[in-house]
Amino acid sequence: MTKAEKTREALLNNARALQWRYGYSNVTLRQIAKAAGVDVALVSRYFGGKLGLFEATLEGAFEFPRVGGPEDLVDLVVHLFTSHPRDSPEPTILHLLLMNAQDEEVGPLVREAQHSAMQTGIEAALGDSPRAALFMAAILGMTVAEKSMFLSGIAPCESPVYEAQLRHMLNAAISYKAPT
Amino acid sequence: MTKAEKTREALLNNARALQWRYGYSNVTLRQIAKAAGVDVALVSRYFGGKLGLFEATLEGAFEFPRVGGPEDLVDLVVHLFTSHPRDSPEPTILHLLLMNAQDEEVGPLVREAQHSAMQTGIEAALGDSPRAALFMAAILGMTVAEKSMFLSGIAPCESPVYEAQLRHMLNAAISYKAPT
DNA sequence: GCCAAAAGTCAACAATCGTTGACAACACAT
DNA sequence: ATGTGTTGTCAACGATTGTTGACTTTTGGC
Repeated sequence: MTKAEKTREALLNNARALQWRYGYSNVTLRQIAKAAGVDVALVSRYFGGKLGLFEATLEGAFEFPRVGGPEDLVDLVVHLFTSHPRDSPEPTILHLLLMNAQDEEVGPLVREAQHSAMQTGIEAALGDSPRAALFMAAILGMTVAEKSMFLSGIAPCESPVYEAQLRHMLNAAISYKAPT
Repeated sequence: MTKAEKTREALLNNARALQWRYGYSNVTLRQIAKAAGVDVALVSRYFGGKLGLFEATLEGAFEFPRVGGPEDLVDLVVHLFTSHPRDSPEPTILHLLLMNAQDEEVGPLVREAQHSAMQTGIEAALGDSPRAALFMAAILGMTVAEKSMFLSGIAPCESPVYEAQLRHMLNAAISYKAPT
């Protein structure tokens, strides 16, 4: 790995860690560069600018493994979210969605990337578009609730409890039937 | 109403409209002042600064009407969210939560205000803390999903469908039973 | 060892941010 | 009408932002 590739990757990793978690607009290039141990000017050199760096972090971010059916999907998501240490510095796709999907500048990019990959994967597993939408809503709701309020020191909840709740809501989304 | 009170209220209303919807950090005082038809300097005069203005918008934001039981609570929330025109410029508490609950500067304020009012109201209606948490998660998830992705032109969904989905998820939250 | 290309460093830029203080315009009681 | 306190206006401030260009250092083939 050449030296340039190494700094490119360092910038990319720290950009993911910071921009995803705290939101594109809330993180400065100087923060990212300092975290990566690299000069600020190199961002513009390697990625063309702040927006280019963010777009680079989106590359392949929403790859979703193929699963057999609804049950596998629930297991996968539950495992994906409970296996991740709560205080891990590594950000997840959910951070990306929660903190950037509503941003006026990068929001469209994020939503497009998410839709073209993750949601179509879920749709394939559930075979139903409304249910896939509900499924995503359940994931997002549990995550934002956990991350931003219930687990921010106000009302901590233990991991097994959270897993049961998450599974409950995911199953509820799957079992949804459109009113006739 | 004196002239000062009028400009104070103009600033307050536009601050609510902008800061709640787009996030505290993403809105400048000059935007708010221009929208209110008022000079920027008056923000510091009347509210002491940007943070003071935001705190003022939080005053009584989370007042939650008392309801009899779980069924009333579901009806109230459904009505609250479906009666509001989708493209209304007026921001809701959900905008406030979604866009500011994770902010590093005002996040703690928002979560504290929400917890001390809304969540305790829900807890009183549901009589159970985990269920109240799930209920809030359902609301947040449906809202973020609707607002940020499914209804942002990617996958529009009609209002009656959304109402049925929302009701389904709220009932799922209520019917949660902790595993023994 | 030499030299061109690559990689990194540094200072400065224009723009924008929140905030401040001096000043002008106004309202209103005396 | 006069003077006082309220309200609004304006310009400027220091700080921070993303970005750029000139410069120095390092790398690697000849």
